[in-house]
Amino acid sequence: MSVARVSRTSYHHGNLEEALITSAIKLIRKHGPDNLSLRAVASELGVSPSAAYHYFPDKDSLIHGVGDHLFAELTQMMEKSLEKFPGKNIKATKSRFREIGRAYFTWASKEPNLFRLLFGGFCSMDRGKSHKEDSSFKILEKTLDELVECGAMPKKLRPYGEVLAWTSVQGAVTLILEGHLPKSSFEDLLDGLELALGVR
Amino acid sequence: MSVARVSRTSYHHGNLEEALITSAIKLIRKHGPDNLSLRAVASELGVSPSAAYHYFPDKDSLIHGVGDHLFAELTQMMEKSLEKFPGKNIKATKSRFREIGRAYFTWASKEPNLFRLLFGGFCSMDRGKSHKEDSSFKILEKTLDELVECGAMPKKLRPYGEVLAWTSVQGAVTLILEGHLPKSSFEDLLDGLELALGVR
DNA sequence: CCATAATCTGAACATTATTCAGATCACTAA
DNA sequence: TTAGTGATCTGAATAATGTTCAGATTATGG
Repeated sequence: MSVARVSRTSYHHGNLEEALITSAIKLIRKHGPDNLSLRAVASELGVSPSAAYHYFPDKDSLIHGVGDHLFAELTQMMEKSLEKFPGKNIKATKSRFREIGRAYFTWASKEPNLFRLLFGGFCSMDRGKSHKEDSSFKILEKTLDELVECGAMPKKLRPYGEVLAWTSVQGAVTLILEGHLPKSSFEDLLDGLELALGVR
Repeated sequence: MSVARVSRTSYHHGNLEEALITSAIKLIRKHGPDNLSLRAVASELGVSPSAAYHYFPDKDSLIHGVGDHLFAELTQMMEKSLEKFPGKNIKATKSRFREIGRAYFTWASKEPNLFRLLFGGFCSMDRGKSHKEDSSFKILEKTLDELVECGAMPKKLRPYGEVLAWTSVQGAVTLILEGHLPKSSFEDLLDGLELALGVR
């Protein structure tokens, strides 16, 4: 795969570490995580292939860097999506619950290769760090609490809320992306999830 | 990566196509789907690298062959796991429902790299072929029908059963494999799934 | 302004996927 | 049995890749 070399004014790039990640994201988006080439990334930035090794010990490390960047971006995007439905009333709270899943699905649909990078075994999480610390998990927790608070969801079903909602949305996105379920299944899933969790 | 060459008696291998798949599975299991080397596969079989091109037009094609093989194996494994709980009574039927998910999870835990091959974007399904034709989907459908028949699950929740059960198990396995959820979450999920689907 | 450290280059090496001309073998027809 | 034909596999070649390292270039602090 040949990539056009980009010219550069100074010998030093200035912000190569960040540029490498940005460029890698661009190429992974286009060619998939398993087809990322370090040389192509360097070439895009008009930099020699070995320059990258000053910031990342190897290709895997760069990919992990990309993963961290994307996880943060994904969480931020989910937080922002909630702002569309402010308020403590039942309707708004239910909308927020749906919107979390939808935002996740929409992002993954637009960026299937980036989603694959995050969950296809290219960057596994550090063991020992609990998922409770995960910001996106906290968002879901909070929204479920609010559902119970405003009486839109029975307390009895609350304890299983996070895991059931999180896993089913994750699974639906995966299966739809890989062609095992039609896109239309996603709204069906949200319907079923609400019904099963007693959200009404 | 250097692999020991295996000797061969005859010039013709005899069953190279199948052997290539078997050998590829072995290496993917060990080194992950993104680290499969055609040359290593050939070397394992004591065959020249170019021999593979008589059966597969390229590496991707071999990987797809592996995927088909594994999907069939996975379905067969799930079917067999149901035989452990025969009978139409409530207890047996509920056990079968749980066992489908558990068998899936157990397989993925033992073979994380093979699971990643199947759902990490390495072999997407042919569009146009509906998931209804999928054998593993049919197994789940049948088991859910049996749950309703024996009165262990309300009819009202039945329509969402497949998608909810399938996606949540799929998602749980993915998230646990990539370190976003602890292993113990899986049994929690099954509990929650049963509670939410009204299985009792 | 100089010395030192940070940053980047260039050339090298081993490994990879892929191609293709030709060697080897199995099998059929005479 | 034997010649020939097509299937099967080899060997060598090419282009691309990750990675290393000695050295060139530049920024920076005294």
